Amino acid sequence: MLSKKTKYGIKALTYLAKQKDNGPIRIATISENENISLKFLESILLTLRKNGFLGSKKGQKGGYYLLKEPKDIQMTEIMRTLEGPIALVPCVSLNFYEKCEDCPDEETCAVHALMIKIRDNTLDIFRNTSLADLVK
Amino acid sequence: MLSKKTKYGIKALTYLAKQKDNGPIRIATISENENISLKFLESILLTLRKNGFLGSKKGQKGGYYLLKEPKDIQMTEIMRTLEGPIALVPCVSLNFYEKCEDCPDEETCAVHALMIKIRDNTLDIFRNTSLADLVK
DNA sequence: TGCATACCCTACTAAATCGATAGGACATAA
DNA sequence: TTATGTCCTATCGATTTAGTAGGGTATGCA
Repeated sequence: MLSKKTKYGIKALTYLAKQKDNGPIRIATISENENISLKFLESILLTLRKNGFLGSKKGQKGGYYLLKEPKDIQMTEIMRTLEGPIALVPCVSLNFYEKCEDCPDEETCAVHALMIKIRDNTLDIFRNTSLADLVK
Repeated sequence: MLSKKTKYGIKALTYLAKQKDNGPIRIATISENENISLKFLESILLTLRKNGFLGSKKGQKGGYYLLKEPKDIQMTEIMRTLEGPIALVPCVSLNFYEKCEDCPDEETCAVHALMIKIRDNTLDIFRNTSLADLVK
């Protein structure tokens, strides 16, 4: 299950993508339009900024804005930043790999092989979806 | 991310599938062979029995056994029983649907459409994978 | 009959994660 | 200089996770 953090983050990014020619957008504006708790959203936008998705401007007329074109922002990047691993088990994760303690041999693990399939399929979708696709 | 409960449950089921002609298998045997905490495994097998996957026999020579042929047990059933929804958000779940509070209209929600894609792809794999496939 | 074995079942718990909230510091436009 | 934003750390209640404890009950065997 996707965390609210990720869900809200994606919604905020699509909102910013739609408004990308209108200068910085205030957190409060996004919060009101997308029905997201203001302070929670604040922390989400902060991590998106720290990870290179957003720029910000303080003070009056301040707010957040996208640093890249929506079409150049892949869903894989967003997911990994907000949600973490895309894989369902750490032992098949490309970016967050961890060995299973209970598993003596990954090659013969039935779960392992199945989860690689799921991962590759999901990855394929995320790789071929950009923020621009979500706005449509 | 898959819970350990689900992961262990799948491993236990595949173990039982491999041993399906050897009569009831003790929890302890599975626990030792698959490196799963005995008491935790016990509770998992209990829910698998209550949901119609396993039969059991008490006392000496007792243990658990599959009630159906491995080829007739779909991954979708296992996942829904142990993990719950297959979808990443409740608003696209077929069996565990819930409306999003923040979303005025599902049709125009960018996250919604994407998550349906992911769900259908994952579902397709789980539907076309049986316990027998995992044993191979 | 008695006993060891194995599942049955409820309750509890430590730790982690989630979804926020609080509140002050700092920067900027007017 | 002041109102309006973001910045950032700290905290918190609720829920979930991954077990653990411990007694109850049925069964096979000597």
